[in-house]
Amino acid sequence: MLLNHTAEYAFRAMAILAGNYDSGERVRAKELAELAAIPEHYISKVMRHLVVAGLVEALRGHGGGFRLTRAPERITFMDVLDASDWSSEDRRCAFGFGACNPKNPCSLHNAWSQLHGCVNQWAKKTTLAEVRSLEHLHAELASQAAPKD
Amino acid sequence: MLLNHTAEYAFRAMAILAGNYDSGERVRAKELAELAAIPEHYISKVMRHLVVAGLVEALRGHGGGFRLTRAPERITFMDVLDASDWSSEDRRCAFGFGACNPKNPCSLHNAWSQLHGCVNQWAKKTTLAEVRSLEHLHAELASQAAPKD
DNA sequence: CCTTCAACAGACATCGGTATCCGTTGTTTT
DNA sequence: AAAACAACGGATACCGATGTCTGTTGAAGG
Repeated sequence: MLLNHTAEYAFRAMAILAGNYDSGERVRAKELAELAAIPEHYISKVMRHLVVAGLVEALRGHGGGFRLTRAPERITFMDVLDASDWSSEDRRCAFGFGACNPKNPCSLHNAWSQLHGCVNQWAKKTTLAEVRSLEHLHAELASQAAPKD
Repeated sequence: MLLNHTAEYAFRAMAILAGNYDSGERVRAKELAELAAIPEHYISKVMRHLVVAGLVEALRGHGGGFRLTRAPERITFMDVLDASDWSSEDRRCAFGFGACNPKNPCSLHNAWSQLHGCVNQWAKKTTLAEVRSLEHLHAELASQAAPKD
């Protein structure tokens, strides 16, 4: 729950591309599928969304593949969610009431708003840069710690 | 996204039952389905989860129906989520890595933890009492405001 | 005791997200 | 120009969540 498969795949792919951003190299769909544990025949669908949304640049043919269009710092998780046809659906009432709004809320309105607010805040403030930094942390930890267990 | 249908139905039903708690009366599945906008033939599945989880008490036959087993203040949204076979799945790595943990995180681990933490915190601190209070607010607003638009 | 009511339980049917497949288009290399 | 490469795009298959239906069990009223 929380995120559907497609959205989760998108995040994984973006995480890989973010980690690869500095190199300037492109990553092929096949590699990406393997690295991000995405079904090989499904990844084209996932990537298409990201390309259309302008987050990822695609190039065909020899030396082709995918690459972020801008620095990881400038791509928020909200960008990725939006690309994966995620509707922030703040507007949709938990009860499906058309007339539900802050002035005339349904009984779940307040609690729902809090949840969405919390998730949206997270998605807006978190960028792919944080993902990258963790890759570094990962490497550091691996090298510094004795590979005991 | 965020919540699946079954979970959302569960919340709606609980909201109705919470609003009805003080009366001590039971609500029949059919009424509940109508009030909470749940498919009439699906609600039995939804309610069963809540009954098994001990949040709701069911009685068959004449005058039967559903009722909360305890005061709305003592039922958190997390209780409802757990009942709707929601796995808090803090443990599951975003990349599906078995070895992913705080000391050896995958590149999405930190961001993921933040999201789950935020959602879990919300679910734990929010109770059905807040739902009820809004019902009151709702009534107040309706009576106090001129029914202009 | 019999009838009625209403939750229970499980067998289906349906639908949409997920996954697979395959031919097409565009790019690079030779 | 031809061949190899890799993303694109749509058609189709699959599967689990959702929704429907029917009969059963248990409780209350007459």
